Amino acid sequence: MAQLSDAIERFIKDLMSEETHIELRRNELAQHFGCAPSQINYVLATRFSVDHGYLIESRRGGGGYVRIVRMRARQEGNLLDMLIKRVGNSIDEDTANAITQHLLDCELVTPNEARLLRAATGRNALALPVSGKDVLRAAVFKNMLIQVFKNAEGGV
Amino acid sequence: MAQLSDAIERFIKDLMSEETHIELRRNELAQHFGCAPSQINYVLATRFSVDHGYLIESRRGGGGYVRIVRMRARQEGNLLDMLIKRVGNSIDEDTANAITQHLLDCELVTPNEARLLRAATGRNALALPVSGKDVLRAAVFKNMLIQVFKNAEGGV
DNA sequence: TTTATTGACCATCTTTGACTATTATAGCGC
DNA sequence: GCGCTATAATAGTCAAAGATGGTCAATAAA
Repeated sequence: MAQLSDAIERFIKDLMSEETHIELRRNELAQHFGCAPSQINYVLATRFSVDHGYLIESRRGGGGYVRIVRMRARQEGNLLDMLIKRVGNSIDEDTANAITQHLLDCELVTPNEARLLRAATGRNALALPVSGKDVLRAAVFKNMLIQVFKNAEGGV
Repeated sequence: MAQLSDAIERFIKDLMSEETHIELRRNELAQHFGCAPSQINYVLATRFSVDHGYLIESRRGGGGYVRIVRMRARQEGNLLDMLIKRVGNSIDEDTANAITQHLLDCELVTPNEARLLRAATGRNALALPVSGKDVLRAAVFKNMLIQVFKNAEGGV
């Protein structure tokens, strides 16, 4: 049931558990998992995006590599500002979920709180014409983020 | 003679007798019972709804699944039923806040979680024509309540 | 009438492959 | 050795195919 993408994600996260960054060969990794090299890109794009708190750097050609960097946890006040900007006036569900996952990974929210964030911004909650959903999600999400960080700074 | 639906219901409940949640493949199960896959959805919708104390999560695509989660103890489950009914299809902000306060008083949510509930259902979050706000708030709030009552061990 | 069943069509997530882009290195002529 | 080019060694992109599950309305059964 654990499919390829999940296995590759796990593998990478295990490698990174003690490191702030790792370097790997895309083709080697693909061979290790017996899959197409572009599969690696898919995993990086869907599970190691900036919104997830990672940076990808790479280089082609001989001696090429893919480097995965865990972004340094910023000052929390700053993080809120950045997240609010990132959310902007409109945000899709995947991006919102990525941010929520990132907050969970950083232990800035509890698993229960993460569930609430997802519940309030998921497609089921927002029963609206598609065009309006992202805008509404942004508004709801921002309000929740502010509360998350208000708490972190000890307010009420 | 017991209906197909009843047989599927029993099958699932047997699987869950020892577990707080199970995961299954919709198509596999349908094949096992020799029925249309959508039959499974029918059974889930009519016998494993929130009213029945269950929660369904699923994922499409390769490695997809349907997860059935049993919600918390009956007493609290009843409270959820009542709350869901109370919320209905439309709820104003004051009423939603009163419910949140009640959950907080009962210690069914933490202060942080209460803040998230308010943040997601407050008038700031729901930037819509007044007529639609209450309806949307009901949808969002219900999704969040369900998460609050979800069995803590019930998966992601 | 109400409940159950099915099937056609839709939405989402994953995997692959063909084609493209970039970089290093080996050979070559000078 | 120097500069140029061809080739090999990487990685990236994107669209198509594959693998699931969801929805809804028509039909059948109770």
